[in-house]
Amino acid sequence: MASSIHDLARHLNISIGTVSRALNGRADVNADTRQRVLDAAKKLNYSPNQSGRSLRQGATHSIAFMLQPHPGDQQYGEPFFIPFLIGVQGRLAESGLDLTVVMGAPGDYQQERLRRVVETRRADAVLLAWTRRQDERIDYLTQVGFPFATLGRSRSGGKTYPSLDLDFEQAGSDAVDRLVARGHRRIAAIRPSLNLNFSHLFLDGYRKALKRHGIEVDPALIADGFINEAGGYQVTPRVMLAKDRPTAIIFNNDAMALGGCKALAEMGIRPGHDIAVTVIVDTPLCRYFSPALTAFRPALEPMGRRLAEMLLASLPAFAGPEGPRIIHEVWPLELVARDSD
Amino acid sequence: MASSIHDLARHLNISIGTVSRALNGRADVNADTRQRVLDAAKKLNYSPNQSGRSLRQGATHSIAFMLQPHPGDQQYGEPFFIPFLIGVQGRLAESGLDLTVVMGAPGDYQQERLRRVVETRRADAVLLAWTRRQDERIDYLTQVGFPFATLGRSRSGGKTYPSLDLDFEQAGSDAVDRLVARGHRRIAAIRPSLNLNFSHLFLDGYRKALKRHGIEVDPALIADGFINEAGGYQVTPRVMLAKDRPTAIIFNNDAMALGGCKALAEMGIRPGHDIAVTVIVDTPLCRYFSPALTAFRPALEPMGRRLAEMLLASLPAFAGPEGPRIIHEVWPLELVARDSD
DNA sequence: TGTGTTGTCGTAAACGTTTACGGAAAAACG
DNA sequence: CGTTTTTCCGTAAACGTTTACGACAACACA
Repeated sequence: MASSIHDLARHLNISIGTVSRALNGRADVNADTRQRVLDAAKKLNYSPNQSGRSLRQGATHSIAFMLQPHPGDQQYGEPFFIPFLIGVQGRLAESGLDLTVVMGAPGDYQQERLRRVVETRRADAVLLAWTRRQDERIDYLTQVGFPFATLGRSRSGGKTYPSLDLDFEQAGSDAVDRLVARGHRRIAAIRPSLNLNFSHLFLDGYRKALKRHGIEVDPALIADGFINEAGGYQVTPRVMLAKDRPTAIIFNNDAMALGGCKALAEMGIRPGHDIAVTVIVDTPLCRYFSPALTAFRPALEPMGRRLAEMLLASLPAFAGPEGPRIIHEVWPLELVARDSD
Repeated sequence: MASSIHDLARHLNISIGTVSRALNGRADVNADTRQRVLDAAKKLNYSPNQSGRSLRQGATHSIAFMLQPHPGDQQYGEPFFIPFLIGVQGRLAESGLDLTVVMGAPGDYQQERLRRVVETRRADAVLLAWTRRQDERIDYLTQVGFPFATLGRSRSGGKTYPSLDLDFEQAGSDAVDRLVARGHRRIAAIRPSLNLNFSHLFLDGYRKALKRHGIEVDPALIADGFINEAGGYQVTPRVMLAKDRPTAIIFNNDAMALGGCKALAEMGIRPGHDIAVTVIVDTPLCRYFSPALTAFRPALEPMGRRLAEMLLASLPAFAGPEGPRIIHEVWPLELVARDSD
């Protein structure tokens, strides 16, 4: 059915070794025969069998991205990841690598599926997202010595792997600064209840900024919830019922913001009028919500490209002449002022 | 580094053939040695090299899902697909198959990437979504004889592949029925401008229902736009400026509905008060929007399971004793009445 | 005891590549 | 013209599996 390198060789009456060398652009093959091989390959619609290549080379030429569900949640934060993955994919393609995203059912925090990818050697490296403070996936990968890079920082595994993160601390701080400058002093923060690292960073920035402005941090204005619409909906009333009602809310997640605004609407509180609403990671949702939500926007696609780049730079097979490098970067979020604050 | 079947054999002092047979549960191996092999496999943390297996068996044990971007759009309709893919993944795992979703940058309608998956034999079969009326991907796959199944129908390729679709025609019709029953006669329809099959089906249902009620179809009330928030935002004013202003709008997509509601808000028109809004495919967005949007909800995860099931049933290697079967199914959408109409 | 059957296992080929090695011919050099 | 170098190509092994085939022992049966 599909033509193999043997078919090409037979067709051209040369050896398979020569065919392979011609195809792979090696130097020791006559320019003429190389051309004939390439022509024949096109004519016979040849393309190399990945299993064969992988087996021989010990490399699959593909990078796995673990799409990470949260326990009890159907949410994967897709509006966030898709542009990011487009960037990753673009950069990988330039180096002849495929991106395959492996999915799991929610609930197992992916550990099992990660093992499976690693152990059956389905990918040459893996990309992790939504890192936690203590992240067992990172522990596992460093322990078995499997190459990886992360979107987001973690305390696990030391500084032995490339990582790219957004500056959630700065964003949290900037959000507070902006609200304070606009006269707010009662500012609530709503964030995911999971041990996600960015959630901690956000809260750190929030706290520090408040202190800087001489505003005491009121625990009644900080709430955790599921990282989805339901979570925001459920938790927002809690901060609104605080003794001294907040005049502003910062949501650490767009889905939570949507749910939260729903809750506010039911209480007759209008974002942009009766309360200021800021969300930390911008998505199309924020822009088209009414009122449009002021949000902090990441450069997702460039981030994807860059993290892929950084991952490659850490792999001996793809690193430049100076050898593999472990790079860490933290990218800023850009404020997009809209109508909700 | 990673242990191979040879390591196991050496460690147990038996041949690799026996080890392989033991691992694969074949009959002709002593129960005792089988147990020893399994124990050793666990102890040495053995798991088979996929490339080796694939090469020998001519099967990769993985199914590819093409995540299909739209030209000029970063939207993949993810909130829709993720639960669906969870279902697919769950069913495939039961048969020892992996699901890998392959992504492409927007703009090429995936034809190139599809070729790549097929030609390098990275998957045993592929799952297509967002089928078009004439779908070159389907043409290609049928032509080269690569197994696949589709979420959504198409006119391409005949009835030679399994397909599962939602009954968009019925939903379009039901939506109109409901609105007419509530006294509306000027009902607009907003749908994606691409040649997506479900978009045609929806409009068919919409048209037929109107005619059934003796209402003439007004082209000024039908608009196409990009299948994202921007598209809805851009196109909705168009139908609102029709001579005889519509009192209801049916959106064929949740993102378009969001953008459309934004446009309505800017015109001072409130869904649920000044206009009735219905959306055809329900997502969490619809539920948590204010007002909550009346929508038609698909059973995404069961659909995923079922389509995986149907794909497997069509593959000789996985079909039951009666041999491969090509199954077609159309599933209903369930009305979720909320506050927007 | 001879023959057939069954249970268990080893041998070796095969899947489609890549690549180290060596050899023959051509080219370059003295 | 002889020697060395270069250019090009074929040979064969290797990657980790699976599996057809045959071998051998144990056992059953006549």
